[in-house]
Amino acid sequence: MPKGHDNTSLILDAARTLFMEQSFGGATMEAVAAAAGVSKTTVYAHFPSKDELFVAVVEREAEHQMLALNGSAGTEAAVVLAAFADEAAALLVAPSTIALHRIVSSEAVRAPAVGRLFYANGPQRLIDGLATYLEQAMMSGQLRRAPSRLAAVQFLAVIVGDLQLRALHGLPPASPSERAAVVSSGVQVFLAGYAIPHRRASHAGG
Amino acid sequence: MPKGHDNTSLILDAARTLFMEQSFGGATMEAVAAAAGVSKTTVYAHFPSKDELFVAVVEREAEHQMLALNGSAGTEAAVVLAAFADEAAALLVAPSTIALHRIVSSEAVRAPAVGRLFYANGPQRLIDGLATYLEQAMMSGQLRRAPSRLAAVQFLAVIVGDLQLRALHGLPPASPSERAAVVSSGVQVFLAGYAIPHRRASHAGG
DNA sequence: TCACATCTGTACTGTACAGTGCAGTACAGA
DNA sequence: TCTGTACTGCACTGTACAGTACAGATGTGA
Repeated sequence: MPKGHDNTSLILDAARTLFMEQSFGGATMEAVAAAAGVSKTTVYAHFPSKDELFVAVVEREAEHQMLALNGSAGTEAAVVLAAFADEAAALLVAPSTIALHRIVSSEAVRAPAVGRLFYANGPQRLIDGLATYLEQAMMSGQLRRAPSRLAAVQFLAVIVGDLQLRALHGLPPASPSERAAVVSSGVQVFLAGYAIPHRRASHAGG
Repeated sequence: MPKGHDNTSLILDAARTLFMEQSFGGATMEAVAAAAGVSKTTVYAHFPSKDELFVAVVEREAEHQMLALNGSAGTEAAVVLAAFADEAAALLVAPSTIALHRIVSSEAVRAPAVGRLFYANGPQRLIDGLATYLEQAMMSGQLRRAPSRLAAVQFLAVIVGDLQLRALHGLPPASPSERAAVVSSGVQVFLAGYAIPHRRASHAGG
C-alpha cells in the first residue's frame, strides 16, 4: 500500500454526484476531476475510460439499494410489512434512487451490462429479501400461499403506486402525508389480496 | 410519386425512430434528416432546434399511450378489468413505451417541461380513464369504495409488477406466458384487495 | 541522495455535432 | 413567364469534450 489516502474513492464520490445530477452525457471528466480535487490525468490513472468509471459508480451505488426486514419471529406480518413499506417507499422515491434509475435505464441501451449489473445488485436483492420473508409468512399461515417472488414484486409495486414514475419524470414530489397515505393504502390492498381466503361461497371461481 | 408538402410528419417519424433507438443525445440532426429523406436545412425549416423537435415527438407519442375500457354497462368488473389488464400490460412493456419512458425520464432533468408534458398526455390520461371506470364499479357496489385515482394507480402497478422496471433496464423480456401469469395474478390481488368487505361488526369503511 | 510511484497543470489532438449561410433547383399558381 | 415557397447540397463556424503528452512537483523508502 503505497499511500495512506485513496483518491479512488474521492473520484468515485465526485463521479457519483455528477452523474446523478447531470447524467452520463452531461458530466464531463474535467468536472469529475475538479469535483474530486484531483487532475484529469489522475482520474485516467484510476479509471481507463469514462465508461468504466460509470460502471464502477453504478456497481457501488446499486448495493445501497437494499433494506433489511426487521421483524422478530413472533411479530405479525401486517406490522412487519407496514414498517418495511415505509422504508421501502422512502428508498424507492429518494432522489438518489431516482437519479440512478434514470441514468442506468438511459445507458442500458448503449451498454446492456450496466442495466443487468444494477438490477442484480439493487432491485433484485431487495425483491429476494422480501420474497424470503413472505415465504415464511405464507408457511406460517399468515398469508395465502402463492409464488413469493411475484408477491414481493407486487408488494413493492403497489406501495409506490406511481410515485416512482412521477419522480422519474420530474413531477413535483408527493407531500409526506400523501406518500404515507399511498403507502398504507398499498399495504392494505396487498394484505387483503394475500389474506387467507375465508371458506365461504363465492360466486366466481379463480 | 407525389412530392408532398407534408415533410413535417416524415421528419417526426424519423426523429421518433432515432430518438427511441439512440436516445436524445445519440440521435444527430444529420441522421434525422437522412432517415426522413430530406436535407438538414429542411429539418431546421420545420423545427427551430433539436429540443423543439424532441418535444414535438414526445407530445405526439404520449397520446398513443392510451387505452379505452371496453365494457358494456352490464359486464362484471372482474371481466372488464381482466381484459383491460392484458391490454394495459402489453402497452406498458411495449418496446416503444419503454423507449419513451427512458428518453423522457433522462431528459426530464434538463427540460422539466418534457416530463410534465409526457406524464400529462400519457400515463395521466390512462390513469384517469381507469379511475373513472373504477369509480362507477365502486358506486355500483362491485368494488369497495375508496379513492379511485389511487386505486387506478395501484391496479396498473400491481399488474405490471416489475416487468416495466426490468424492461427499462434492458433485462430480457418475460415470455408471453410468464407475463400473462403476472398480469392475472395482479388482477386477482387487486380484486381481492378491493372486494366489498364481509359484514360482521359495523365498521366505517371508505 | 537516488529510484520510483504518484501526483499536478496545461496544452494539445481528434472528433462529433448543433446550427448557419448560400447558391442553386423544382414546382405551383396567377 | 414571373414569383413565391419549399426544397437540396455542401461547406462552414463554433464549441464541447474524451483522451493524451509532457514536464515538473512531491513524497517514500533504502
